Amino acid sequence: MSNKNSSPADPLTPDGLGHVTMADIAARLGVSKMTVSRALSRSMRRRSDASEDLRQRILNTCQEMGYVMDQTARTFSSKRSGFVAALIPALNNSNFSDTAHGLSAAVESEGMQVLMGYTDYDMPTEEQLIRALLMRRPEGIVVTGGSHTPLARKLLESSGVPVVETWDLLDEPIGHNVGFSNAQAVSELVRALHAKGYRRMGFLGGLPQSDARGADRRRGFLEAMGQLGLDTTRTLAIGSAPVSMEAGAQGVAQMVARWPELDALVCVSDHVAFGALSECQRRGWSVPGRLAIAGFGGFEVAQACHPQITTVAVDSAGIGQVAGQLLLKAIYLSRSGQKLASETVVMPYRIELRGST
Amino acid sequence: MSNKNSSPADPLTPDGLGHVTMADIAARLGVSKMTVSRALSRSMRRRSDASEDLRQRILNTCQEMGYVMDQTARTFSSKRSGFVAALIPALNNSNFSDTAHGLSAAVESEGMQVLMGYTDYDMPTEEQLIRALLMRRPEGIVVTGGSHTPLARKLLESSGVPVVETWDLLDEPIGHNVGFSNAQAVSELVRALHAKGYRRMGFLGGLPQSDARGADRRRGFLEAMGQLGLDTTRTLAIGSAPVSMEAGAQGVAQMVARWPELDALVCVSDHVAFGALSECQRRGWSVPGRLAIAGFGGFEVAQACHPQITTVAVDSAGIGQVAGQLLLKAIYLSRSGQKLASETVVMPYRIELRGST
DNA sequence: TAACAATGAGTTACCGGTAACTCGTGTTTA
DNA sequence: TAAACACGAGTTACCGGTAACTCATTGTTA
Repeated sequence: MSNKNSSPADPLTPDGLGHVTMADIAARLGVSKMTVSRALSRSMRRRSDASEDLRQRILNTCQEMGYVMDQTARTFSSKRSGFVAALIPALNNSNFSDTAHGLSAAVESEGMQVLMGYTDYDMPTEEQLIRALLMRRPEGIVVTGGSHTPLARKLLESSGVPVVETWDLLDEPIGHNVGFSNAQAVSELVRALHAKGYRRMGFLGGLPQSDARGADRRRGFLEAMGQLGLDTTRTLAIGSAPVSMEAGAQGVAQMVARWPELDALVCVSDHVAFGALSECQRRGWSVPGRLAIAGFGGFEVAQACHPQITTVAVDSAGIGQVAGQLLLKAIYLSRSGQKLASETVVMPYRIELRGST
Repeated sequence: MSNKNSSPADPLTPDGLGHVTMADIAARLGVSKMTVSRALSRSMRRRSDASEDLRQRILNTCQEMGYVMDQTARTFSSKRSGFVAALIPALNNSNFSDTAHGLSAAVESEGMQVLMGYTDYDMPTEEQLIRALLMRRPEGIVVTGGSHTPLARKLLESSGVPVVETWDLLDEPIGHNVGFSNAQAVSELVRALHAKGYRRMGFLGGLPQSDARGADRRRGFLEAMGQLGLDTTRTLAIGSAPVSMEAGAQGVAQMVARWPELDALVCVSDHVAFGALSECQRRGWSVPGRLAIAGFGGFEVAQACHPQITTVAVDSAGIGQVAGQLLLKAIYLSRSGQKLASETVVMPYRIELRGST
């Protein structure tokens, strides 16, 4: 189609190469391309629009001819790609998938889509990804956390599109910020455990350089322990993010071997906590009798297991939703030439004391 | 930039609106746009290329001016979007995230990206998503399973790009097929349990209409039980996909109440099995003493818990990887005008007999 | 040494939409 | 009744790259 010598009555092209274009639709109906364009995207209130009768005929013809609009051309011409980019560390063993889901839901409600990239908890990878995603001219970007390579930060700053950093509360966000203080949350958790009588607590997490949020949680643990006048030496870093359940099992074994007096274990995530819990069960230890265990994240497994694991419940999906809404607001404002001032949304979390402590 | 009256020495535009274009780079160096284009994408062996010296100067200038190539324009002009579309039911509680990861890794190794869409286990949603994704002119499409609305199937068939259906083995695939027989896998699992002496087995899954693969697994259970001459009445459908751990706990409670003689429970997924296991632990029942439990999927939780759960280990990431490689092969072939004949790749699975049985 | 291929670089046309303007017609307003 | 206006539809130009062609220069081969 859109080819001088194709038969004019050609119904639809199954070859998939010669796509039907607006010009074909227009030619078939004897109207102009522009009219077809207007009929198909009456969204924005324009000065001019196709009549309802003609619009119907155009829609029918599109259906008949199997027309699929070329978003690429539309984006190219209108400077609106219709999607936002999202960078998350990984999909597995993490609540980031919930955040991704929340974000998708939020932006899809307005007809936009999400182009996702996985950084694997690696900053250079993130930088590369940012570069690759920016080339596709997203209308907004969501990144996880506030640690980026200098160049990545510069790319985001000069991208010209709204940026949301999530899952952390940042001192100097690039644009918007949706998150909570991981350190403070763990601090509160430690205080809650202290109130229950635990004193010889330890922290089990991953290597700090691999996971900024994990490092923050560790910091919160140390701060709270220090303020409570308790011994802060019982910490172990095992494996890099995302720390597996298996690592949790190994970690707890190492820690009780080294600090037999340990009475409560705070873990960087519910997955690690579950691994630790299972290891205790394997050894026939009572939880929380012999050792109390707490996690972080409010994962399904922490609620489903027995005993249920004390955790910090986080609204992962909410983070994505709010980030998406923020982006949409910023995008709509920018379309009318305005700019949304940087917003920081502090997300709630909740200490869930359960059977494991 | 790319604006007659912008100052010629303008280093980089932080306003984000007037992006630097190839024309700006070319003008700065006194060469043609085309030369810049060639210098930046020497990938395909072309008849002509920029000299190494000039290439370096162009790259430097791009860096200096903060040039970010417009993929939209490139795609529009070259008809190569540089990404593949992937449709998966959901990210949570599923191995689809591993498949997504494997697919990403495979196609990213060749500089392509994945545009993901989530169907929420809903076929009309899938159809809409296919339509939306096709508008972005992907170079390939990966879908989960072989159940689609008639229109969705037609859209895929006439899309003109290679299609891979995953996670199932299909009689009439649209294009390529990477998967395994869910029914056969569960069948083998049932036989393995039978060999261990279990006879009064039951199946716990979700509502069949919500999950084709879950329905296949149930079918496999029924077939094997029938062939073994065993009672096939003990099946329960609870909740819609993805079935939660909590539903697993409730399900096992209902089943033992109804069929107290139940000696082994086959679950549609490891998550359901884990929920069932935890419920047994809550009741102080020995597993497998009082009731044996098996799952499906080879999830981390099934290996980390105590006792470990017997399962069917599936190479989820491998499915994505193979699908990606298949797509890449098809894409490269189609660039040289050829077409890859439909391939079916049968993925392996393994019955993992563990402590829970 | 003439014919020839390989190489580096410029030129032109175009991909498929949309913005912004224009124009004619029918309807409302002063 | 003339001027002002709303509305439907056409025209033109352009977005930022790449394909395909052209051409001059250099190196190669018979």
